[in-house]
Amino acid sequence: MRLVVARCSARYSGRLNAHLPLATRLVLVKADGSVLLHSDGGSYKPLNWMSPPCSLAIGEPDAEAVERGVSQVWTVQHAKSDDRLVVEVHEVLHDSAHELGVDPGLVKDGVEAHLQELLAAQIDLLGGGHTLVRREFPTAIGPVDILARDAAGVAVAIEIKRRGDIDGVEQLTRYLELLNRDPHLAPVRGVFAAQEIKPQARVLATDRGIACVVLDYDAMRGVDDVDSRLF
Amino acid sequence: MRLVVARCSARYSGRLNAHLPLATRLVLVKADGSVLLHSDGGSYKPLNWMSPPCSLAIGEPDAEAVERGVSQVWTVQHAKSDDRLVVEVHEVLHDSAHELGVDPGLVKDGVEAHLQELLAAQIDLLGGGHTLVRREFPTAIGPVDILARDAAGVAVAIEIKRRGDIDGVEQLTRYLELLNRDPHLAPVRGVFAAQEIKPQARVLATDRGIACVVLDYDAMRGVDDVDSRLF
DNA sequence: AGCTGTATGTCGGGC
DNA sequence: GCCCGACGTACAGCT
Repeated sequence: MRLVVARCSARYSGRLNAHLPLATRLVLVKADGSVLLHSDGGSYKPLNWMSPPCSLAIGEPDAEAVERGVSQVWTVQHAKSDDRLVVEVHEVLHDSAHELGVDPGLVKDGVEAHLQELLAAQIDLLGGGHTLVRREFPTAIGPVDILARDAAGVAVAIEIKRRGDIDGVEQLTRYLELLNRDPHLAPVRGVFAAQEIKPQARVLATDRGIACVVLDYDAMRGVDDVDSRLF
Repeated sequence: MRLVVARCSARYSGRLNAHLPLATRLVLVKADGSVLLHSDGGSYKPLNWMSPPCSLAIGEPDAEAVERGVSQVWTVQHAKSDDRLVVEVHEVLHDSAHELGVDPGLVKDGVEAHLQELLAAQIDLLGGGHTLVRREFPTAIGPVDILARDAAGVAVAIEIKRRGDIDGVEQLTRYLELLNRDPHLAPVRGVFAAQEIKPQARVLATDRGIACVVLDYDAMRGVDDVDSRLF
């Protein structure tokens, strides 16, 4: 990783065209050739960047650029697309390189995928006698989180969210419409399951005959595996 | 802006809980107190971070942490929520500070608004004889991008996206439902126009009788203005 | 301030 | 590799 603090301007062309006026910024060059231009504020998103795979070439400015005070031209070219970032470096204020090695990466806890696993394993939380058909049950417009059957054998489509919002109800509604056209499945009931269900989402779901189930993540995890979880 | 390269581990708790094992990383502290942990690969997104407004406090490790080799504990606390990032610094390999000043920010060019202008000006791309009624045609739930009439005088509501996704089809569907209640307009046809239309969105649109049109931005721009474009 | 739609989104998982 | 949905989405524009 190379850290350069420099007065520079930049131009990006690719999915859009954009331009950064001259100012002092951090230019971060990662081991894979990717480049990030950071200002001293804002969010974690750089002002401009090039994602890997890409290659960095450092060259001399032409006469016109020299006239404008440019000392180096950094061209970062994406390997597959024609995305390109050109940085005109005027003055370098800091330049250091560091060996970081491979990063083990972030370990997350408590996401939707895990909720889905847990509910699939404890499908009778929906009521006694429920059986799992499959997770990620495919439809023409995308997979339903869980398809199950209740004690009476009626198909149940389940949409799982960490936070149950109106979007999730809309999503489930689309799935139900499609699934109910399949004579092997119809009629299909809908269940909207989330750790927390927003009042508006509950109203909409109820209005459409979709049941709401609030999931207790900690309780479900406790049932499923008493051990595990790194922390 | 302060740049620190250090062997460190970190823990984030807030909307989720996450943990970074010990490794060598860049710790970037911005002037507003925000902190970014970057590895030497990946994209522009940090492994972990804290967005402003937040405050950084550097403290001593407790006895147990010293035992594990921790030399400093950096606690970054979000000002409004209870989001918190705790970095345990084991060894500092580089530490430098830099004055960057205010950044003028990125200047963009060429987004959805421009597509809308172009299609309004070239409305016959939808078929000969189409005429523009108006852009941003108002409805109770928001403006339709374009309202037009075809050669036969039938009203056509057009939703424009750069990338045509299912959400866009839903949006247009809501508009069509409302517009079709207006006896002066009904029946209203729907057209979903985008530079790229996802297969699932196309399936849903077609199923609802909405036509799909793929827009060639470069060709449309070429027709509309041979000159212009700042760069 | 809350809501909505966009994003050079990025990221991870299934097929 | 494509396609799709989640994300600590972030962010800008508008009501």
